[in-house]
Amino acid sequence: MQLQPADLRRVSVFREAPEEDLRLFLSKAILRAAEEGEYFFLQGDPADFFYILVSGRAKLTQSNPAGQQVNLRTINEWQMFGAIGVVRSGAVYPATAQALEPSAALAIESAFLRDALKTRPYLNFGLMNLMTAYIQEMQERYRELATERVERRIALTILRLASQIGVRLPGEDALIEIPLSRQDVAEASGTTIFTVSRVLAEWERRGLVETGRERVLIRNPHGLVQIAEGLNQ
Amino acid sequence: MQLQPADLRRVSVFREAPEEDLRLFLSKAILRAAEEGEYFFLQGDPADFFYILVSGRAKLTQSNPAGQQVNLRTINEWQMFGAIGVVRSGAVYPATAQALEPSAALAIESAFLRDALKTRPYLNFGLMNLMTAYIQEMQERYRELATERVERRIALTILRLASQIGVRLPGEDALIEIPLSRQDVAEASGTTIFTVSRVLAEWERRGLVETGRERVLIRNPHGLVQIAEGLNQ
DNA sequence: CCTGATCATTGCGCTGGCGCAAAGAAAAAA
DNA sequence: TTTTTTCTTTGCGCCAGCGCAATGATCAGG
Repeated sequence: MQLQPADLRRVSVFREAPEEDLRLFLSKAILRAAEEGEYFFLQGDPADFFYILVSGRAKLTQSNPAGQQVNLRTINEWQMFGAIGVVRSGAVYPATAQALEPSAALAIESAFLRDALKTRPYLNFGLMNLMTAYIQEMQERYRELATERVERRIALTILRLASQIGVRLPGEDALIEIPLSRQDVAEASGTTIFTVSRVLAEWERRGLVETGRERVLIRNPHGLVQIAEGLNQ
Repeated sequence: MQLQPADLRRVSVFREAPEEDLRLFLSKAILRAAEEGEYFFLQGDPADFFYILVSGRAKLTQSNPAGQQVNLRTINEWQMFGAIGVVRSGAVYPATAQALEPSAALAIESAFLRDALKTRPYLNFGLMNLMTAYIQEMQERYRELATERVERRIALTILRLASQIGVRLPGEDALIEIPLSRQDVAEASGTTIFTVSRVLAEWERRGLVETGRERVLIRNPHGLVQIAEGLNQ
């Protein structure tokens, strides 16, 4: 893959960057590949680099001392991740980034972006926008986890994942495919693979989704939205 | 209360601000008082102002369509809150801010800080630091809610609240008082007042805390930490 | 001091959803 | 192809914690 500076414009933070800045960043970037299951970084590592996913998909997870995981977010192409070290020098990653499929990411030293921020206001704004959006998503998910029942949480999770990493299949209907295992969905909705499996089976019986190994296909998004909003009972 | 510009230095974002900036911000600020239970703003209101709590305590809550609440954070003196509109013009507050006791806050137009950011790099850094810290806290709490049992979650919540809004009592031991109702603790730890009540009663039997109406007193912080870390069994 | 309001406690029953275990299905490796 | 590995499903039992309801404690106001 040969990256052009203008490709970086697909990263929200760099959308309005002048060409020369893009060149500069690209010149400082190292391309790192990761096979499925490999890690870009681990929770607790020094956060000396931030990353931009250029191909594939990844997930950000956090573990408790006992090793149980939760899925904080899924990362799609041209999304930035691991940027904690940009703001706080000497920080460690609070989460682990793992490739969901063969992926590649640009790694740039956090300190470099930190310095660049001082002279480039547009970067500040872009970064804050990212953070703000993420804060809002986390607040919502926190509320959902605290107040909603599993079925609804799974519906909300599936819909969120569909919008973030879903692939719209070519064809008549609004079919959205999500390439995630039951385990991934469970970690993203705060439940167990057993419960996810049971709920998906029930939805399949009702014609809302089609399921397969490491795959969920949404046949009836509207029906899922109804469950997510609790309009079904 | 007569506020001096230098008082604003107690706000983390303004710590390194020059005196003239502080004067400017103070001149743009409106002091708003709120009795216990009153609101500074409601979830869904246009986020045209951001706030700085100058006295009292407040909480940020989010409700789902059914009206169930979760406590996102508690706000102490000299903390900034409701700053979402600074980054995104036209945004609405994603949460409700309610006074826990008679309180007062400075309200400043979001657009004013947004403009100030363009020419004052130190503000950008301060704001991003705040956001980063908050993101990390939310991620942790999300994981806790997803993976930990109630008793542990309540212990983690109590300890967190103690550090955020606890008052260290003058006296021999490490007594920390937290002026919160069972309802508040329940909303902050994602459970019900019944469960909080039962758990606190059990801790009181074990001599870890003393409880009263709208009050929790930590007698043995170390014991609570043990529960929070799961070292007790 | 009384009254009403608010907040907290506790007994009790119940169930959502967890988690084991075993079997099945699909993919990957040999 | 067969074998191995990985992922998924499903039956079953169980219990943590929810939520009602009734009672008790504490506070504010007159």
